[in-house]
Amino acid sequence: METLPGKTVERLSQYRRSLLSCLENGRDYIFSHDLANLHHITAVQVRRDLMLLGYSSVYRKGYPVRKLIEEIGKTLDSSEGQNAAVVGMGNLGTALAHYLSGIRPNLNVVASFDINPAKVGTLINGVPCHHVTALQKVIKEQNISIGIMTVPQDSAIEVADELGKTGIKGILNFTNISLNVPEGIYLEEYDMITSLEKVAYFVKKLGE
Amino acid sequence: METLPGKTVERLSQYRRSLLSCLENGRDYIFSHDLANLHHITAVQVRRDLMLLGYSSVYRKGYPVRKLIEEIGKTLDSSEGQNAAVVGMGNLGTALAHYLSGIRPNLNVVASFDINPAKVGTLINGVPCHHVTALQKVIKEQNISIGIMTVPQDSAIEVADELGKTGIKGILNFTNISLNVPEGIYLEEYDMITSLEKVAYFVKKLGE
DNA sequence: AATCAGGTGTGAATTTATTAACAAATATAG
DNA sequence: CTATATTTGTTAATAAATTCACACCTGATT
Ligand SMILES: NC(=O)c1ccc[n+]([C@@H]2O[C@H](COP(=O)([O-])OP(=O)(O)OC[C@H]3O[C@@H](n4cnc5c(N)ncnc54)[C@H](O)[C@@H]3O)[C@@H](O)[C@H]2O)c1
Ligand SMILES: NC(=O)c1ccc[n+]([C@@H]2O[C@H](COP(=O)([O-])OP(=O)(O)OC[C@H]3O[C@@H](n4cnc5c(N)ncnc54)[C@H](O)[C@@H]3O)[C@@H](O)[C@H]2O)c1
Repeated sequence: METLPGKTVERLSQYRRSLLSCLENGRDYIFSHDLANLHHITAVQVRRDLMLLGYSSVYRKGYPVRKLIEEIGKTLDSSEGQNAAVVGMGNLGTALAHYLSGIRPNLNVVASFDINPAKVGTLINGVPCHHVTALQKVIKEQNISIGIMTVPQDSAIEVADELGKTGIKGILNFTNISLNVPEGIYLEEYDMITSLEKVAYFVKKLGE
Repeated sequence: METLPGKTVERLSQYRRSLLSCLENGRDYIFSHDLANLHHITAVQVRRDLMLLGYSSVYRKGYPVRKLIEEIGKTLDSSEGQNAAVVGMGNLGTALAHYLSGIRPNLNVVASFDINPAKVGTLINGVPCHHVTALQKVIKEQNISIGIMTVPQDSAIEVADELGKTGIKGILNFTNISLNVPEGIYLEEYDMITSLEKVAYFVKKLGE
């Protein structure tokens, strides 16, 4: 299938999250406008996104939740499964390793890395922690394709370079500096300060 | 001034982050294309964003870093200062409280809330932790306009409702469920699973 | 002091994202 | 069975975001 726009991918991920919680609540069908309301968007937007999946619902009853989750999975998930590793098991890294573990059946956090001898060699929230010097080795051996960066900003560039050399395919960077990675690696960056400042800005504007 | 588009606000926040680190490195001037490279965007995008600030550089030497930081601050920051509170001092909340504290002179995390008696009444990473039952009181007293939500998802809706009643003006939601807030409150949501799944999707696509 | 090289600011064009509008489909009620 | 009320899928229209193209500015060079 064609590569979907990033925005659509984000929304599909969010739809799935909501759909999963619908299932838990025993809801079997959902209308596009209900899904839309859950995400503060329009029903047309939802339908358009689903259209890109090539999926059609049975009319009039809404979308069958279980089927739709499956359908989103076919598009978003890799059939062989994908492995991720967290680099930098500090406050954020530890929280993330815990949070992301087992969140999806075929997307797993299977390893982590740090330089702190107190952490290396231990299991943290169920994830084994290796020394960064083993980056190449572990990533190859465990077929890890995604790196999640939560190291201190001073080490960020250096660690990103090391990661780049391992043959990793994607990096999710939570470090507050913007990275440069070789061609062929997908880079996603997120800075919480930016989110906070954005809220602050619009709060300020609301009050004017 | 006109309200800027959210996208521009995000980039301005990121430019400032980079500019601050330029200053630390003793760099006094920066060209639009350098700033652009740091953020994987085009120089025109940078110039257009700065144009919206109404700011012009001295030609040919690039933008004066210090002046530009100041100028971005004039737009993004509130002159009276803004206070924020973290609700839910677990793994993520604690990490965030620490990370966000003192990051900007006039945007401070001044309080936090939890229900765990072991945490209530203590200082966590320098931030006093109150019981959620004191939400109304503390938010009013300390003039807190921004709430950062990091409670378990089961409590999210309930806590958001409580927050809504306090007269808070903005909510930054890290909970993995999408919230509904009353008119007049600015809501920003971020889900790390979405970011990870996005990376996973594009990694998968790269390999096809 | 005239020319050049390299940046900047911005209107116009383009691309991308969202919304409107509506035909087609089908459960339900009568 | 037919009419009605709803919801979907999709094309066309609109809006938002980004990039192009280029005039203009200024410090350096000859
Ligand atoms: N704490 C947060 O809530 C938060 C939020 C957003 C972004 N961040 C960013 O995440 C990063 C980490 O933040 P934190 O609060 O977890 O910091 P932290 O100091 O708690 O954790 C950093 C960890 O990285 C390890 N480390 C240091 N150098 C390393 C290296 N070269 N290779 C591997 N591991 C190394 C340290 O031993 C430590 O365990 C920072 O860049 C910060 O900007 C943090
Ligand atoms: N841990 C992560 O890295 C991470 C990442 C992204 C999103 N999240 C989201 O953040 C939230 C918290 O995650 P966590 O890992 O920090 O969980 P956690 O269990 O470590 O922390 C939750 C905290 O909230 C407190 N709490 C519970 N009910 C409360 C209430 N009604 N009012 C105030 N406080 C209450 C608990 O006592 C606890 O301290 C979850 O919704 C999760 O989806 C977590």
